[in-house]
Amino acid sequence: MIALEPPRYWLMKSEPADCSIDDALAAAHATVPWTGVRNYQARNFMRDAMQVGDGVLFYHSSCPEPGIAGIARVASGARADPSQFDPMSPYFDAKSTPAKPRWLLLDVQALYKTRLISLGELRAHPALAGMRVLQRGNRLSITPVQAAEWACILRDCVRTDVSIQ
DNA sequence: GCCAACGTTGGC
DNA sequence: GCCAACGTTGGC
Repeated sequence: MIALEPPRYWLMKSEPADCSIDDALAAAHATVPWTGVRNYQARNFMRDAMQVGDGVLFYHSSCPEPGIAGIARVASGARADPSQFDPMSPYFDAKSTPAKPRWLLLDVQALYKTRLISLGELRAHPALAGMRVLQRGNRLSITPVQAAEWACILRDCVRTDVSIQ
C-alpha cells in the first residue's frame, strides 16, 4: 500500500539581478538549475524533501521591490551543484570534492509570472502571518510553504487561468 | 550604506 | 562542546 503524500510547496529566493522570473521564463524549457545554495538547511530541503512537481513561489530578494514574482515547480531531483568545483565561481568551495560533493541543486521550471506581491502585502495578510519568509531574522533561501498559505496566495494575489500540472 | 540577525569557523 | 569572532543575508 502506498501512502499518498500531501502536495508540497516551497518559497525560493532569487536575486533578480542574477536570475529573475523573466530570466527563468526565457530559459530553455523555462527551466533553470538552482545554483548557489550554500546553506545546509536549504540543501537538506532539496536533498530530503523536495520532489518533482512541488509548487514553488518564485521570490525576488535583495532588490528594490522584494516579493513573490512568479509561480514555478520543482523540475528535477537534487544533484551536485557544479559551481562548487569551479575556482572561478563565487560559489566555489575548496573543501568539496566531486567524489563527496557538499552542495546540491535542482532544476526549477518557471510556469508564469505574477504581479509583484510585495513583502508588505504578504505581511498585511493575516492568513500569511506564519510564513517562514516573514519571520524575523529569516535568512533561509528555501523555505517550506503551508498548503493554506499557498492556496491563499494563489487565490488572492495571483492570476488563476494557468494551473500547475 | 547601515545594521540586525543568523550561520560558520576555529581556538581552547 | 563552548563561544567569540567573523562573514553573510537581506530589508530598509
